[in-house]
Amino acid sequence: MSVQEKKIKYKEDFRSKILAAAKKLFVEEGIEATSIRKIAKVIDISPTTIYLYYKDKRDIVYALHLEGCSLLRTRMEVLMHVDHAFERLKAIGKAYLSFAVTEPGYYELLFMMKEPMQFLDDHRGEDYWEEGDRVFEMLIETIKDCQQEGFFKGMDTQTLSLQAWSTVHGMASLFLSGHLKQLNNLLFSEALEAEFLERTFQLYVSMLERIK
Amino acid sequence: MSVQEKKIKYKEDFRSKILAAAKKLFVEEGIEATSIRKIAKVIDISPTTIYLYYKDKRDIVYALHLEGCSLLRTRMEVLMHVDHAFERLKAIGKAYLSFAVTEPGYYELLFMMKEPMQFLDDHRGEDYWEEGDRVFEMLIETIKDCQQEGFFKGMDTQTLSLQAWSTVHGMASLFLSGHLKQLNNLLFSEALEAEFLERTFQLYVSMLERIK
DNA sequence: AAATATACTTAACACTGTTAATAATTTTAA
DNA sequence: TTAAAATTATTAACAGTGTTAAGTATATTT
Repeated sequence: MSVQEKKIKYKEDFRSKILAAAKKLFVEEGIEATSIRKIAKVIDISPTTIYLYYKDKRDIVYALHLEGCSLLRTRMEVLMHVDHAFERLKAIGKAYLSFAVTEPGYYELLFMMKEPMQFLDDHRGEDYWEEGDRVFEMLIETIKDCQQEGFFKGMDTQTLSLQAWSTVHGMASLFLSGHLKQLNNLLFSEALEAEFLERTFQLYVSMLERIK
Repeated sequence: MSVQEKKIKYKEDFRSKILAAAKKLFVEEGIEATSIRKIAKVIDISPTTIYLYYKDKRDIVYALHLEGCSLLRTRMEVLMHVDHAFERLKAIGKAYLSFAVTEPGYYELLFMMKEPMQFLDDHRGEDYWEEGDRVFEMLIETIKDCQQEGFFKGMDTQTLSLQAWSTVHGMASLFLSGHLKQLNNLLFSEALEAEFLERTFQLYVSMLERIK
């Protein structure tokens, strides 16, 4: 390994070190509480050093966004082996909601925050939402397969994909933002939020089944 | 009017003055760019004076949240006079999405931000999400009426209401967060975001019609 | 060994929300 | 009417934020 290669590798190490520290902080203390200065303190460097490896804070946030994306994609990819398309669709929906519940920080980073999308807007052309698109493509493919199995006849595949995503995202985001909790006063109070998620998802599945 | 009454009125005036300034700022420059100091500058007072009328920033944010709530409620209430229940349901959905598009700042304040819900959490007991519940109740009532017209047989009213809300909220929030925009690369690029909203909504309506 | 480039740090700027201390004003009581 | 008390608003300050410019070591190249 040449000296130059070593330098590049070291630089990459530093980048991932910063990213790891940022991830640790935002998972443990939330995304709001994660500051450049705190990240620097974790790995014991000066706050300004971070700017040698990341352009600005949004750059770090976007890097974490990508990490979360590939984590979700990994979870989704294993489900693509489910033979029966409609079963696969259900599994994808469940996994998506499960991701939101078990990885709330990542979910916010992926689908609720504006910053990562704005970052992409600013870097339009050179970069696009590849990771996100890949996940969405799996949904499109699955719904296409469902249609070949006889489901959703005469419906536009992409529009239905968007509709399905909207539904589960709506559930997940209302849950994470705390709005579902506040509705507990209105709805019968015995049920927990997680049950609401489950019930609403099941109802949606039964709706999809009916329009076979 | 007694002296004391005058004082109370003056105090209320001041509160609404601060609120108006906050609203003006967050509508024009976005919610992120609205700081206590900027609000103070608009009405030409010291930043600390604001703390004499509002406990903290979240208090102001919550006050704006309530304003937005009642604005949405007003828009919804006029639709309650639509006779045919399913037509009313469609009208509510359209109005909801239209609210998100025409009042993005308010929509974020109402359904995307955590702060107002956290504020309610902290003031649990004394206060609850009355304004929000009222809007949701209209949806529940409408779906109940739909069921009496023969729609959605055998489905739980509240769960279906939550499902419907999730769907339109999912669409609205993905639109406002900029995620829909990024998908344009994947989906055919001619269509605009607003068209996607419209198409997805129409598809959802047709789904609901099918499960009559 | 001197010049140059790299890596990192300190100091500083312009912000943020918020509190304590202080000054000005108005209201109440003697 | 005047002195005391309460109200109202202000300035100064604290602790934090993202970020940039200037300075300082260290390492590399000439």
